[in-house]
Amino acid sequence: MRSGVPLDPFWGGVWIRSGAGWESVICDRWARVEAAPGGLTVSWMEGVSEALWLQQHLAADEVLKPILASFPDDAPLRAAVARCRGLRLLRQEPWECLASFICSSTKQIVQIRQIVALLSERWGHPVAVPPEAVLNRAFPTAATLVSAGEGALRDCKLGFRAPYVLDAARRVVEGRLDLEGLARMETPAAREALMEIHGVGRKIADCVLLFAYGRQDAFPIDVWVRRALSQLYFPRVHQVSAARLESFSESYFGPYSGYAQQYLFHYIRLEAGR
DNA sequence: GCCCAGGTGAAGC
DNA sequence: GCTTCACATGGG
Repeated sequence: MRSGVPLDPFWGGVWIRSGAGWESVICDRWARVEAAPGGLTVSWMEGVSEALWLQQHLAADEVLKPILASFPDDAPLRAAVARCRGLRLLRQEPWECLASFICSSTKQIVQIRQIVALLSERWGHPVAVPPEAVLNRAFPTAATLVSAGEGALRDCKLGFRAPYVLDAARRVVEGRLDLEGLARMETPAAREALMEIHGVGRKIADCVLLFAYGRQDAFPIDVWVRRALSQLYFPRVHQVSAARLESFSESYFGPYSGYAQQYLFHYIRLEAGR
């Protein structure tokens, strides 16, 4: 998020280029962010002096130094930290995060963004924006998506994921899934609750736990992280089993393993040349 | 055309 | 239990 990572620094929600910076709609509010010497310059609509919601989303108060210092001192993480200087985990809205990651299965990241953008354009509620803004709608609420229906979701290119998002939305609307309550639950119990949703397995549940709730004991293993762990930590093993990667990830990376996951994820993608 | 993508659930041994 | 496969859709 600092100047060391000039390309595509924002991974939660929809961010688009705006001059030298980026714009997005965060927590139902329009925002613009631009890298500046020693930090970020942010602009928003409200006439107040502080944008706590935005600071919180960007995890601006999180101090990286002790987090990075807690990583195991090994070559892969040293390289990843050097390559992704300033990278930090966003604190995303639970519902948007959950719905977005349900849309993520066997989709490329650009396509996931496209789906989220489509859902917002068609079904999101309008927010106050300045004249130059391009984005002007929030991510749709669960209730809106329930009333929109499966066909509408398929029209937004969700494909077979449409009923999955609908199931999640219904659970939220009917109170069978308490997204605020998850924050007060132990990680394993919260994970179980998320995995009751049709279309949410271990990986998506862990993404929500890490990216929306900041659970450092959630370590989502997707194709990229599997690639990273296999290549960097088990280079001589032909095919590392999922069970082995899971137990390794649980024991090796320390108290900020979620952060380590993020650094490895972005590092291996950068190395892959994209 | 073919393979793969920030996976998951169901069906098959 | 573990392995295989379908699922929509688009990019390389």
